[in-house]
Amino acid sequence: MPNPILLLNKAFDSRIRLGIMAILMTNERTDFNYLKETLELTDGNLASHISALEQANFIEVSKQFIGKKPNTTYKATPEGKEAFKKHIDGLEQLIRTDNL
Amino acid sequence: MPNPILLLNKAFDSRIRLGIMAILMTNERTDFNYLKETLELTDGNLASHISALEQANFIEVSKQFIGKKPNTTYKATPEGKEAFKKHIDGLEQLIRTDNL
DNA sequence: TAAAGTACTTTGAGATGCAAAGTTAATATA
DNA sequence: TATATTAACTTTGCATCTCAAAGTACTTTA
Repeated sequence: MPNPILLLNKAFDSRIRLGIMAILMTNERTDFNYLKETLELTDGNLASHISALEQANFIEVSKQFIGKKPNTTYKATPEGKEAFKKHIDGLEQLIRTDNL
Repeated sequence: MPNPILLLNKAFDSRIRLGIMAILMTNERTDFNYLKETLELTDGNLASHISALEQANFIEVSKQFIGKKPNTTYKATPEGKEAFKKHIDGLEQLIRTDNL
């Protein structure tokens, strides 16, 4: 059996980053407050995980105004979607492994 | 949508602990060296993850001698199996969530 | 007697996680 | 005009986690 750990992406070790990506896989575009409320995070904590995903080039950030209020939205990049899918595939292999 | 992060167990944030548990789900009993080689870990690193899972009461340790050599084996406890299954279910929900 | 194997524990450095507080820039309210 | 509020961070500082490498205790093999 090959090392099953290599199938998994270190960037998704965190439950929070996994949650963010899962949301961005099904919701093309999501804003800061939606993530914050859904995942029940403090501003700082969310911002830091977003920044980690951004640096990995897994999500893309857009800033705009809605009416008079600033609004920041996030979107998974093709690279991020690809990486997330691979991670999920890796998990599935890990679980289904009839290893021996 | 409820908070999807709550479906996941913090003890399984680590790829290594996930790998150990996955192996113990399909191999009733496994020893130190098998885990070490399969997961390509140093002794110390493996020992520390094992100890974390043991403290969570997710695995059980048995020490015996095979011939003249010490041999330590590990087994998932019912509690550990349950927790792992829940975690996997949580991941599945996270992924399949048609959230909105 | 020396080297090697088993299964650790310890050490120490670095990375990560987190809440809370501070920040910036804009708007809303008194 | 002064104050408050909102959005989205950034900074701080502490705690925890992760890891490799080295050390340990015991035994076996050369």
